[in-house]
Amino acid sequence: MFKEVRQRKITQKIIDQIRSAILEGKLAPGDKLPPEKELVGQFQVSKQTLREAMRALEHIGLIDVRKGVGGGAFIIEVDIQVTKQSLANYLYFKNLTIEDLSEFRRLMEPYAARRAAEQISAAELEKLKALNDAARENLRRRNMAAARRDEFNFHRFLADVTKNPLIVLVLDFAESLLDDFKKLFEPDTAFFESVQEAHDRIYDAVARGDPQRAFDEMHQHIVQVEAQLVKLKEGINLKKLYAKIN
Amino acid sequence: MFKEVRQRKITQKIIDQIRSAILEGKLAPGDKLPPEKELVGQFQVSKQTLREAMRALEHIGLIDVRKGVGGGAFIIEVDIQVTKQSLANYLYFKNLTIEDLSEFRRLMEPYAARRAAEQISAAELEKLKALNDAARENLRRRNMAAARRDEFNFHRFLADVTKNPLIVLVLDFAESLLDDFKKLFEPDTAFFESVQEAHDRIYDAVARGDPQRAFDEMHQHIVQVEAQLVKLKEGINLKKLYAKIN
DNA sequence: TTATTATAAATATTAGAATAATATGATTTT
DNA sequence: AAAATCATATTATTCTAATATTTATAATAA
Repeated sequence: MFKEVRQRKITQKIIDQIRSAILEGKLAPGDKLPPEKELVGQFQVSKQTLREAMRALEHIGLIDVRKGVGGGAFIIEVDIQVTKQSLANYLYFKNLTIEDLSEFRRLMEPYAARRAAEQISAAELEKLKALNDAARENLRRRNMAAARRDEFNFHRFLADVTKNPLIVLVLDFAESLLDDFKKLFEPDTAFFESVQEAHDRIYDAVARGDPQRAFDEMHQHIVQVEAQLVKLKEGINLKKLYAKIN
Repeated sequence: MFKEVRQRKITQKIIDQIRSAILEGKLAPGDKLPPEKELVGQFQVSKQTLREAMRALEHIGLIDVRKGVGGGAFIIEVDIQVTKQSLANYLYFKNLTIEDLSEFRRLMEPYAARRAAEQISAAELEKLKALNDAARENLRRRNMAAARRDEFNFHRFLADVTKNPLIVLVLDFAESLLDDFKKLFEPDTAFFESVQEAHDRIYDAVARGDPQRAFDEMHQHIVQVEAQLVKLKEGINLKKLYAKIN
């Protein structure tokens, strides 16, 4: 019935003011906030209090603070890494399983592949081919770390093609988790080879502009990867992965 | 080729240590960190530095700091609200459109509805019915704020039924944005009535255990809502919404 | 029993000084 | 002239010390 009246901390009020200024467009990436000394004067708070606010804003991802001449607090676009870490922090407590992750991928990725087959540009297709070729080459050289990264980028690039920032974000996150899982449990070479074959088939479907096949190949790919990963480490939840995500 | 050697700030090192301790399970929700004075001693840093770290951790959502006797810094589960705000901060700079949001919903929600029709429990179905009945009643009374909230909860609850934390999170986020959009542009009563009819059909399909119909009804519902919202405010991007999300 | 007051335990806030890093301009060396 | 070095001003970073505020609980009074 009534609103709580507990007074907010000064730090919080400063953070809110600056965040609002950004979200309302009054501050944009590249803009520099006044130096500490002035901010202390403008907000009429102590240095400690101000610095707590700035530090929080920095970790929220909205500002970048640099020392020295020409330094200061600069408004920046929130980095995807910061956002993914936030998602990881949240999901850590939710006991996400590899099956949950895979279910999510089954929802998103075949769709992304279909859209790519429908609408990918010539330049984008070239880039996709380059990514897939690089993966094959790294696999041939048994450079597993590089191959893993290439696989990640292959999926990630298909998401980019949708041009939908929300899809890009969550798919990037899902792929990151999967990548961390692989890093931790190190599937054998056969696994990576079957992935490469699947990627080749997906690429082929996209290149030929066959949406249905792209969709189906991707779906099958994800189901297969899930089966292999589950076999690798049955029923595990992903908790221990989160510590690795930086 | 080389790693950067710029030394990390002390604040950051403290944050990393505590976050790692949490993600490695050494600290769990409910645990209390030692008081400031002691932490200052343990980390061998000044109070200012320590407080910056604690403030950042608080905004990351990993601790809750309370004053007074029995107060201190408590480890907590990251709240979904914190996570959604982080998503909002990120997407603010990406110019997400209502079409992007709707595309995402088309991907997720029909699937959630289908799964609900397949596996919803008797107790859950009862709850879903209660939610939908409440919405209808609030709409009849022309209590639009309540009706909006009920609609949100209807979708949100279908997500819950999947028991997939990742699906729950992103769907909650998408619905929140949509809700904010409605709050801002205030669709007319006819809109809410058509939503209610769609929800009734979806509920019916779920209650009868008809997955395909649940899927189709939900899909049609989302497409229809998108069309009406786009008409309401053509081509708008969602930037101005983010400031509203707390 | 209820309301008030006192007390102790924490964080919150302030103030000021010392330290460290950084970009830039000045100077020296090659 | 070019490159390397040095000096300097600027700015954030860290530290020390003290006061203020909030909160839960215990003690007291009505």
